[in-house]
Amino acid sequence: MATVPETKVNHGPTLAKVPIFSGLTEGELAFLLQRAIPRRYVAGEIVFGEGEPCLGMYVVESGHIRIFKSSSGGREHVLSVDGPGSSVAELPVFDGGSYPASAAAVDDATLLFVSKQDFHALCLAHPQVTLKVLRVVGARLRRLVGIIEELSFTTVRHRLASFLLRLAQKEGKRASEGIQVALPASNQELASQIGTVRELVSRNLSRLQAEGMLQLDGRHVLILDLKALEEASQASE
Amino acid sequence: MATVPETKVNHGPTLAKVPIFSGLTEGELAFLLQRAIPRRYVAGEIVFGEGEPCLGMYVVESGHIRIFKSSSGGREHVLSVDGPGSSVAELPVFDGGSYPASAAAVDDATLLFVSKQDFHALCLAHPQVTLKVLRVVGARLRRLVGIIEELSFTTVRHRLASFLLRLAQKEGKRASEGIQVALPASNQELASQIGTVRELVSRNLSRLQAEGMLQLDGRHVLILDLKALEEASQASE
DNA sequence: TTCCAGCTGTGACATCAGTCACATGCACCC
DNA sequence: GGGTGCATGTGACTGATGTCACAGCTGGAA
Repeated sequence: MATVPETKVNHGPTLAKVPIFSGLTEGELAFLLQRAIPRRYVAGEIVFGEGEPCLGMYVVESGHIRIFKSSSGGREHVLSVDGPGSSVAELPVFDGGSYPASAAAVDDATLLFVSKQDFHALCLAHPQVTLKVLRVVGARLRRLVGIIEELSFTTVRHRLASFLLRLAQKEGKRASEGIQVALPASNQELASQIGTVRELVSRNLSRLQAEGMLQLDGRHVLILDLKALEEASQASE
Repeated sequence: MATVPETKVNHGPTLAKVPIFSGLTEGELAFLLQRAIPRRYVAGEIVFGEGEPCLGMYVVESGHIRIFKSSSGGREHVLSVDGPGSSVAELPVFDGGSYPASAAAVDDATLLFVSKQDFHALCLAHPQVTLKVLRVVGARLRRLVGIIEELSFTTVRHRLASFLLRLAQKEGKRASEGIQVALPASNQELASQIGTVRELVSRNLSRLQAEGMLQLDGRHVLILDLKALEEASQASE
């Protein structure tokens, strides 16, 4: 219902900025644009579900998309959150299988849908596009391997500390102390991004605060002692 | 020292059987073969280490290769074990980064090394090869997502049961009971394949036997009650 | 305002995972 | 045969993880 196509907006600039399509000529972008279907999603809406046959890939135009696995018990583990300019599900398009995980809109979002057939045709016509896809996919694979590493070797405390550090890094390079970062909308969401449950997030945040590394303020965190946080994020042995 | 090139053997048949190179003409295979460097490894020898700059990809000709992550505390988590005909490290070749995990020979093994440059050239000249690489990589990504799912939602008991079921599946489709499967060389190795330590493998194997699902016999297991094992492999809720 | 829904913080608790220590068993080599 | 080295099996224990229950807070709707 909320996935009504809209035709009045110009989606060209979006496509040109997507890493895997950079380097295409005007004409090629136009070709792609003609076939890309814009779709709008409201916050929380499902884009596709794990196990569904893969019909095509998506490019994020605005908003953010959560890629996640869910357990039969209702828990979720977020694999990545992608913002404007990111491509989603480039990979399952190729191996013919179903989507390996589900995707949902975090906030209100607009995506461009490119069908499997069109994408294939584009890749065959432009080998460099395929190579770029491989580069993007490489980054994705690295992230997954990193998640596995964290899950099998570290504790919730470690993962929470690294998560905060990652936020701080994005936030800017103000060398010294006092970096302010914004947490995900809820502890539940944060928990599913680091592979645990909300109670442990709450407890560990409090503990880090008690240890003087940070200052909680609702959904914001002021990082007071970067060094200590870094230590806490490293596996003990 | 054990990585002495050998030139007397004909490696052509191997290359032709590798999924990502299937469909190439005789001439193209010959081109590739000329540039592929055979290398031999003894059991346990390291092929490449996590973090090293990626110089090229490998094709397994004989033996088996373990891809794994290791923690600072000495624990390891095996991401995959690849046998003859598999390609290894196809992905990091493309994104310019370092190897995301380490690789070592399980048994004595022969690999064909293809340099980054040669592989790139081949992909540019043959877009279908690139597409096949993407298919292979897709499978790899699915496996990684599966590992993450198991790690974050299930217990050691579940993972051990699924592991045994996977072995049983490979072993053959003899519908009824009494499937015999071979375990990895040591419980330590099995442990690092399902993300735990050897003691828990030992205990859980014993427990599954006590519950009548299987019969231990050194490094072999006779699966007595497939249904019960399947139940044990499913997340409880 | 009041009410309600959803989120947060926390204590109590059950279970799981991992470590340490040690005894046993097995193969291989001298 | 005896010793050495390596893998296994087990018990005891510690700490991490996750569940349940409940109380308090907040923001929005009626």
